[in-house]
Amino acid sequence: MKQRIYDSRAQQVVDLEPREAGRIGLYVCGPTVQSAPHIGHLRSALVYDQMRRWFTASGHDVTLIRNVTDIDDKILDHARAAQQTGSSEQWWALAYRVEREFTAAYDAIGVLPPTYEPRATANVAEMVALIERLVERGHAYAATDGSGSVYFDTASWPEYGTLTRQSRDQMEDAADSANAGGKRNPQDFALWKAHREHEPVSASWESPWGRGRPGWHIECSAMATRYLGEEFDIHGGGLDLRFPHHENELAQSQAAGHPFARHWIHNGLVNTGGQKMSKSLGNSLFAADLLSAARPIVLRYFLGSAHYRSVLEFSEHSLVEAEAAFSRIEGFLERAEKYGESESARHQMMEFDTGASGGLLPARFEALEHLGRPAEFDAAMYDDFAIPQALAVLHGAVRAGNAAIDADDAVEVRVREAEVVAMLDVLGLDPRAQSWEAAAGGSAADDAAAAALDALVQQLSDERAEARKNKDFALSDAIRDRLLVVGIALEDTPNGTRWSLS
RNA sequence: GGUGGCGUGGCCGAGAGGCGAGGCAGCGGCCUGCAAAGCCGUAUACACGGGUUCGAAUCCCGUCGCCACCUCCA
Repeated sequence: MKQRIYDSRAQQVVDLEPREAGRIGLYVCGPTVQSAPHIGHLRSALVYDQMRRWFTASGHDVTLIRNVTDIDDKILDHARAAQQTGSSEQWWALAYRVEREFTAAYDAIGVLPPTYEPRATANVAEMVALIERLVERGHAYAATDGSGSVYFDTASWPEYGTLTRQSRDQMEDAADSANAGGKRNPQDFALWKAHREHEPVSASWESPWGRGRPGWHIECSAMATRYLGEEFDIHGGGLDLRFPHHENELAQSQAAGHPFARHWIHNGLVNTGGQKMSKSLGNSLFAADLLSAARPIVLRYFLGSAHYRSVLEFSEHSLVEAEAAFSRIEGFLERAEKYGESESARHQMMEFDTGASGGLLPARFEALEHLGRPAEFDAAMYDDFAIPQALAVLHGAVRAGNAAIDADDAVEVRVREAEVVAMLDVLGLDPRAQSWEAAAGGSAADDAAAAALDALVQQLSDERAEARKNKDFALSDAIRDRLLVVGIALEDTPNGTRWSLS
């Protein structure tokens, strides 16, 4: 089956045609590390993590590059503002500190590290080379006021605006047109920004045009080309980056003679109260707050549950609902595991488990010969990463699995359990995966405490079992209620009583 | 002024001409000593008005409402 993907430039779903069969080069715009990560950053990183995991699962060798913008106006502004109120933190220290916050947040929700994570400050030489090339080819010029800045000459590139279908003469002027001198046209954008007196010297590099620092867009052109080549498969980023960032990237890369990205993709933003979440609106949802409001795996489930191109609406109920939905999946895995240990299940599976060394298995075991993802799940993923539909398949398998447990059908349970685990694995949502267990923070002391608690609850549970056996329901219910008050729930199942923190 | 998107049942959220995705919440039932969990069942849903069609949530035209981008943005 061919991978279908919505190409934002073509504005339609197209066949993904990798440059090289079986390999995919994916460049994603990472964050500007100026302040704490928020829900939008998490969603964006997660979307590309899901794609990367799917590409890998569907047999591709993926190179995922996600940059870190660690030099920019905002970083310098924030550091300077903090210094004025007594901070000694330099801009580069601030950027690195925030970068680590991002990494921690990504790790928390199971976003795998990209293949490589280049920093802008480590690629200035490549950017300067690219700018020189643009100047040589007549698509960039040094500022006419002699400041030492360099601009891209949009008038020299007739295709400027094709990514977002805009014409230059209809565009509003660049915000910095008023105070950025020496531009030929207001739409021209900075490739290189001359060093200014009030900025630290450490935030500037030597260049043919004097000391300065790179403009925002040039870094992605330089880094994508350095790590993925002059032409690569997919370029992604947040929908709000389409213009100007990606438009400018495309223009400067192609004007430099590079084919650049074959496909452009953009993930939807996160709204709250029907509005885009953003710092200027004061409705920011920070990663740290979300992670303290929900289990990381539940946050991942929530953020990944809508289609990547849709607006994702966040409300105070979102995480509660996600917890309920995801618990259902986890609950099935737990039930299936317990059921698998039951006498009936073991008996049913004995013939299969003891070997079938003769090669001739009864027909009822046939389904066990090819465990894995349902075809409908894969079909959904091939169709522009239709995760909501993939999740419907997942929930269907959970329901069928639960029904099989109720029907005491051990073969069907094992088939469904394998399906669920295989699908969760692709989605990065397998609760038994080591990454989540590690994130849950299992120190030796915690393990000991858990063991002690288990022993205590087990004693009470045994007392209750005794009371139930004697039909002393007043006592048995009292024991259950007392435990519930301290947050421990008891559930009676055909295979005994289970307890969990509620 | 330009560009793009959205409006689906109480809520979230898919679908894109023909059997009502899925989840959460609700209701009824099964199971259970009672619960919980699970299972089964359960809804005059597609902003409005026209049109095309045997058939429209889906295509076309119009209207209303909402959102995003137009050089800080994930």
